[in-house]
Amino acid sequence: MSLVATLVSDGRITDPETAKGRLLAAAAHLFRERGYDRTTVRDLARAIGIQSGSLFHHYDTKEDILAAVMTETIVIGTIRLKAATENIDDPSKRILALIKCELESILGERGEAMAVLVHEWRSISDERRAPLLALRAEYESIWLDGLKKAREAGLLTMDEFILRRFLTGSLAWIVNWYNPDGDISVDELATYALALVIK
Amino acid sequence: MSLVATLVSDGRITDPETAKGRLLAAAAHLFRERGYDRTTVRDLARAIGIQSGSLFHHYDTKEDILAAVMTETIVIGTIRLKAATENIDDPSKRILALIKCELESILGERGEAMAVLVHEWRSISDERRAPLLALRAEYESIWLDGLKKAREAGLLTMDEFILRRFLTGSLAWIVNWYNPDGDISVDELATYALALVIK
Amino acid sequence: MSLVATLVSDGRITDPETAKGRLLAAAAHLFRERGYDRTTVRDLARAIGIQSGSLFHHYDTKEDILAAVMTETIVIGTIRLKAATENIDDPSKRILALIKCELESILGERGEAMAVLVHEWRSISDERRAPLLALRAEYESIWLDGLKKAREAGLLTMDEFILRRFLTGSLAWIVNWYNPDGDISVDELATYALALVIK
Amino acid sequence: MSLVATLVSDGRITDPETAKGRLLAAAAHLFRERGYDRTTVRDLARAIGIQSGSLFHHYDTKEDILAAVMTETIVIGTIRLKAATENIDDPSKRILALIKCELESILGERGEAMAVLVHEWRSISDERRAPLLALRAEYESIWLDGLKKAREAGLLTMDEFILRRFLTGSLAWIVNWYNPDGDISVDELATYALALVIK
DNA sequence: GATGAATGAGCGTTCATTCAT
DNA sequence: AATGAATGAACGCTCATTCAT
Repeated sequence: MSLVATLVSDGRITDPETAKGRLLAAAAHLFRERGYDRTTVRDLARAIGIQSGSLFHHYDTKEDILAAVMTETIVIGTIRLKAATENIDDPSKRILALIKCELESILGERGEAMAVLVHEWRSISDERRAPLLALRAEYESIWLDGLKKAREAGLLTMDEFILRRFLTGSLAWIVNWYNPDGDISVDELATYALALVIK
Repeated sequence: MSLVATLVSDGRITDPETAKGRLLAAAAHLFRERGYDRTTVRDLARAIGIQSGSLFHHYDTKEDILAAVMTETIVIGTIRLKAATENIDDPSKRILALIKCELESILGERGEAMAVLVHEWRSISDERRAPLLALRAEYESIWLDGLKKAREAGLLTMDEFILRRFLTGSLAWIVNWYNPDGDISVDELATYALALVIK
Repeated sequence: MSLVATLVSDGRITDPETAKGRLLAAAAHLFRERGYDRTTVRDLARAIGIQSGSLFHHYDTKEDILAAVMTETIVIGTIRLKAATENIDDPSKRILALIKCELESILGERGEAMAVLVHEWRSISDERRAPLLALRAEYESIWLDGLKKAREAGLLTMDEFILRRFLTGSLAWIVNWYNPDGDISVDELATYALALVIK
Repeated sequence: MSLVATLVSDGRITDPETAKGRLLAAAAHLFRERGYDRTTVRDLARAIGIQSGSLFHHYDTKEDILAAVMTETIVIGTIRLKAATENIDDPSKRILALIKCELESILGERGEAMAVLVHEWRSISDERRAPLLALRAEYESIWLDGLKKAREAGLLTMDEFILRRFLTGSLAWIVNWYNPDGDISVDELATYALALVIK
């Protein structure tokens, strides 16, 4: 059973084949493409072939949809990050695995949701921010752990918190310039990014 | 005469003491704080103490205000970048100067406008994008020139286009985590950033 | 089944008993009374007891409402003109029938819409003008045919295009002075108008 | 001294060479072209090369400008009508003179103002209507007198009030279809119009 | 007289949300 | 679940008018 299938059957994420799941995918796409504010509930409804009023049988508010997109994105990303690093002990290879995993999150099938997570933070109300931050902290702890081990192994000297933040920025910015059909492969991109981290 | 004062008297940027100039500062602040879409023309007007209708005496549309914020930000940034690097021949010192200059743009008095420039690109219509891109290209060429010289001097090996993009992301992301009142000074931050670039 | 009822069930005009139909009647009344420009969408909404925003559930723009009023007016007028003349062979009687029919359009239940058609032509954008002109040409061709037959029968000598235009003006102007409760009946009015045409 | 010059020196109309006079001419043009409501005071000001605020040194309100255009149009029209008919005793020739004079008003140099007079009646507030109606009545009395004499001479049978109204409509409508550069001369048009009146 | 910044009410339109069916 | 008519507050923007300079 695939990772997503497992998460679906655990009830941790929405089945992408249900109306609700298709809505989240469409929302990730539209929120990414034109922004949360410029995406109307009518756009969302049209994208999955229902009337705008019917959306509210699935989610109470438009913001709930954004929160769901964000939550599921972090949940999946975290699980993937764990899975991708749990059997890698070599610190350098582990950083590379973390980078590749984050690139996959950003550029892969669910990359749009990841971009939404980064860009639409401001559109989330204060009350809903806390649980998302908690999920994000869990995700970040995997990164920080990997960087710490690399520092302890002498692979890098910079404070890992600062380094992680530099890296977060570099990687998140990639969506603004990287062309998947261009000359640079994702693996090369990962190698370049690793070179930022490790001397 | 200060740099800004010179640009004002050249007519290249708006005098920050006029109503128009105060509007641009308020717009940078509000667009940064709550986003372009969530900032209403009534918010902008209230911020400088006029009625919403009076706004349109200064700018024809809300988008014109955004475009003006962006344009002036790049113009000032470019002038600053040129001034900060023109007498520095040592490649490493030059990169440091570029980094410090960009940090000043991001964290200094006009930092909000810089964040708007990065975040609200999507809110600019296609027609208005071209002139902004031209200005941006001029800014970037100063960076790329500095990085190229550093590469030729053997200070770095990575393709300078890719490196600049990584750096753009890292530096732009700083506004999301850096606390000017915290333990890290801007100069330290610059040193850390330089360590990303130079082996 | 009445003429209007037939057209409604054919989908050629809007059922006057639905919200949309009542809106068109109210629009004809208000556009006639105070002009298209001076009639606000809030006026239109109030006239049929809904909120202004709800108007846009039925029509996309205010101009669409004007175009619908005009279109339906010409459609009904044309059908009536055809029905009123199809069995009349005598040229003189035919002209009288045309006049009576146009007077009915101008002074009858849908007279307000007819006045709007005449007065608000300038308020229709260029793109929407063409289909209305096509409908109008169909209406006019019935008139010109009747006048041509009368000319061929020696009842009149003037070029029928010019005569029709004189008559159009005379009849359209009637709304500005005729008092239905006054001394002159509509039939007398028609007789007077016929005297303009036929020697 | 020309008719207009005389009226100017009498203070009955505004000198067309002053700013005020040029404003009235521009207003007639713009009100005719796009309608009173769609013409802004900024349009009017731009047309004579001043700022919109400066308009209000000449007229207190926009409606005052419309009223002035209308008033001067009737005043000039009435004087012209009197001048054109005073030495003509033959009833038929007199009707033709009246028609030609009205056509000159509609199609000539000041025709735009005449069209405004006809079309923008609705834009004049109730209070201002009375003096305009009085002026109009004076104009109409010249017409009715001419028609009455023609009826008494046996040239026509129709009630002259009704006939005049038919004719008003026919002549006013001409602006909507007549092409001054086309095949029909104004004199021919007058002859055709006369044929409507006189059997 | 003229300017031009400012007013403030009002405009057409949008849109998340509700709810009877 | 879904519809679609309706809501109502808010939006960007317009414009006749005012007034200090």
